[in-house]
Amino acid sequence: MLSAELIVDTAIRLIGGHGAEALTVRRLGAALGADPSAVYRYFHSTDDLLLAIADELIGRAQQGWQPTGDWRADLRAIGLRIHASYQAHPQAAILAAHRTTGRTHEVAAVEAILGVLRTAGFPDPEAVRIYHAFVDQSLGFAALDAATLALPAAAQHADLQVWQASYARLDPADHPHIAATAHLLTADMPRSGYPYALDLLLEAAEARLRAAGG
Amino acid sequence: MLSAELIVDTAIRLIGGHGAEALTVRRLGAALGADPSAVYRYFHSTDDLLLAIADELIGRAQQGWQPTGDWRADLRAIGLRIHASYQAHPQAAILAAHRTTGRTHEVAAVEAILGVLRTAGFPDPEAVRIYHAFVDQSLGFAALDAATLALPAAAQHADLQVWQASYARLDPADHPHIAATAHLLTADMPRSGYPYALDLLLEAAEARLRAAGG
DNA sequence: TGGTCCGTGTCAACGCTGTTGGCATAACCT
DNA sequence: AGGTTATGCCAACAGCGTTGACACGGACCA
Repeated sequence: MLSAELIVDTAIRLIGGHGAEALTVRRLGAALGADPSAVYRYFHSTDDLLLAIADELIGRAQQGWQPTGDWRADLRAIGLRIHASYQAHPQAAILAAHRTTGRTHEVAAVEAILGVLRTAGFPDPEAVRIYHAFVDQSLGFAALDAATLALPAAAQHADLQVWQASYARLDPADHPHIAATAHLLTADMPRSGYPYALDLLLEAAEARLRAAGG
Repeated sequence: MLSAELIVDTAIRLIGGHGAEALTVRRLGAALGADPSAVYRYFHSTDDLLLAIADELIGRAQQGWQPTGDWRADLRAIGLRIHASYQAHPQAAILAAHRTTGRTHEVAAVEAILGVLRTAGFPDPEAVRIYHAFVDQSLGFAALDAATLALPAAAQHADLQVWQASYARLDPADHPHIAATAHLLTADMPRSGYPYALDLLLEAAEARLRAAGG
């Protein structure tokens, strides 16, 4: 007996096991032990299925989260949770990170984030702008880092090697700034830039809240 | 007579003129007045072709940029240029945004950004961290917004409709914060959140520069 | 108990996709 | 003139999402 939940879980497992290109209706049907067309009894199209997968990932990120009352710590926790949830399923994140689902888990996340901002004292127009920047920053970094993780191991290694093999060996006369910071770049670039970028965003947001008289 | 340059230019024109889903080998062949398979005389695969397109776009993005001496204005201009050039060609952006190429145009951009930060007075470790956050945030938003533009027209329309059809009609009792800001959300979400997020990043960076005694 | 729905999964087919190997032709060099 | 090479065409392959007709089984009602 099939169900929407079983199909979504199977699809996520399929993507995680064999890469993003493994998600085809025919392969999904095979993994379910059913005819491929049976999927269309539960989802109008593969795009519909993709939105369900995206919402499931959002839901997993929010699981067990509780507000503490410290708006900056709360937003930081939500951001890192979203990022981590997508990092756990990189191939699925590539396909799903940029979709607006309008489904229950996404709605709950939007309500929570807006609640944190408005309770903190941000005026509504500012709260919406910061919400927008915050969410898209989280999803943007999630998709970017997920794409790196989803590369074939050889290509992923090659991308990192570029910093040591190419940037670290440039002529200081031609590229003085790169040459002066090459050792710092090779150490910093393999890590995700998201936590630092998130802190910058929250710091600027706090400055604006103070300026608004919060 | 075909050539790699002619094929790349035709492909870019095809993408820009007839929407996201227009770039198929058969349509490209038709636009060239040649058999689709002729493309494979010049590119190993469509992925190879798309990388060639991406490389062409990097060159176009950097064309004509000059530093003004105002570090914050310079970084803002670079960020907006990167974002805009990827937005102009979404399909290529999706594939290229997360790759480290180490080629000349990319190297020149890294040198320019690091130069702006170090000349402004940022200490090297801070300059590298801000460079990392700045670049990955730009590429992350570029990929995110490009992915939206690259959706089939129907899915793209559906993504926008969600804010009016779904979020604007939620019960205020269940989702008070969304209900209170629904009109602001429907106005703000269709736009890119990147310019605002960029300003927040630059604002926080300036605060850290002042704190460091710059 | 018998008849009728309806939910569920199967099956065959359509038109599309990227990609390949063989064949013709035209240009070039010796 | 003869041979080599580059270039484009043609037909075909396997795979894709999607659809409509069909078969089975349980649920409901007379």
